[in-house]
Amino acid sequence: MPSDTKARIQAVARELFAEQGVRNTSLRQISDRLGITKPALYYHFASRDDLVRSIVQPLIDDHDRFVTARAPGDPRELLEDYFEMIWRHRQVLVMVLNDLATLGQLDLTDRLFDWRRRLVGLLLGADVTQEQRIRATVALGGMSDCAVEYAGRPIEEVKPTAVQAAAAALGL
Amino acid sequence: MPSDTKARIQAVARELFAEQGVRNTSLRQISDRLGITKPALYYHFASRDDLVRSIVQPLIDDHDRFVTARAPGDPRELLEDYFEMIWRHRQVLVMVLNDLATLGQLDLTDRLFDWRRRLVGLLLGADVTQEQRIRATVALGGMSDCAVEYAGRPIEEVKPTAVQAAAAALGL
DNA sequence: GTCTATAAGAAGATAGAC
DNA sequence: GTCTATCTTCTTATAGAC
Repeated sequence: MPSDTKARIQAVARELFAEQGVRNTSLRQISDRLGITKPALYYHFASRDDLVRSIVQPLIDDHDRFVTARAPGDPRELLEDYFEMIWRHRQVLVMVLNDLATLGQLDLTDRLFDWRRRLVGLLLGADVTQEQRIRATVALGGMSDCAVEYAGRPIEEVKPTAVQAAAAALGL
Repeated sequence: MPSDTKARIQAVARELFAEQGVRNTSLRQISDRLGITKPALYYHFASRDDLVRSIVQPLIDDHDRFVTARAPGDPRELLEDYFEMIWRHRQVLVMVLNDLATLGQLDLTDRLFDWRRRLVGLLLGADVTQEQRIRATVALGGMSDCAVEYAGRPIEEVKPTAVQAAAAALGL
C-alpha cells in the first residue's frame, strides 16, 4: 500500500491556509507541522502553486457542476442544495474568503462572478432586474457567511434557518 | 504647507491592499507606484505594520462607535445606518475580507465577533435564539457582500434594496 | 524628506546522497 | 521517499549622505 503522505500534506495545508491565509503560509510551516522537511513536499507536488491548486480544485469542480448540470426549478430546493454544497466545502471556503488575493492567481474571481450570475438565473430566470440581483447577493452571500461563521456546528442546526432567511431576502 | 506624502502613501497602499491582499503587497510595490523609494516610506511610518494599522484604524473606530454609542431602536433604521457605515469603508472592507490573515495580526477577528454580537443585540434585543443569530448573519453578512460586490456603483442604487432584503432575512 | 547602499533573514526551489 | 546542503530572489528594515 502506497504512502498517504500526499493526502496528509493536503490536510495540513488546508488547515493552515484556513487558519492564516494562503499567502501567509509557508512550505516550511507545512513541513514542520508534518514533521518532515521542505524538500520532501516537492516529491509530491511540483510547486507551491500546484499544492494550492490541488486543494481548491474540488470546490471549483463542484461549483462548475452545480451551475451547469442543473435545470431551473424550485428556488427553495436550489437554495437548500446550494447551501449543502458550500457547507461541504466550508473549510476551503474560509480559506478562499480569507485570501481573495489567491483567487486572482487561480482565475477564481471571474469564476465567482459567473457562478453568481448563473445561480441568479437558476433562481429567478433569465430576465433579472438590478434589484433582484442585489437581493440575490444578500441571500447567497449571507448563506456563505453562515457556512463560514458556523463552520464548527452540525448542519441541521444551521441550514434550515439560513435557507429560510435567504429565501426571505429574495422575497420568496 | 507640509507635504501630503503620508496621505498619498496611505491612498496607494489602500488600493494595492484591496487589489491583491495585504500580505501579498510589498513596500516596494507601494513605493514604486508612488515614484519614491522604499526607505522614504520609513520616514512616514515606523514599520509596515504601522502603515497597515493606520489604514484599518478608521474602520475599527467607526465600528466601535456604532456598536457602543447607540441605543436599541427601530431595526430598519439601524440596518440603514449600518449599511451606510460599511459602505463608507467598503474599500478597506474589501481589503480586510480579502486577507483575514491580517485580522489576526490586528486582533480584528475577536472584534468582528463582538461587533456582530452587539449588532444582533441592538437589532433584536438581549435574548436571541440561535435561529435569530443565523438570520442576522444572513442579513448583516449579505449587506457586507453588497458593499463589496457593488463597490463601484452609487449608493442610492444599492442601499434601499440591500436593506430591504436584509430586513426580510431577519423576518421583519 | 528623500536618496544610495546594505544588512539580515525567509521564501520557493533544486542537486544529489541515502 | 526523505534527507542535507545550497542557490536565488525577495522581503523588512537600517545607516548615513545630501
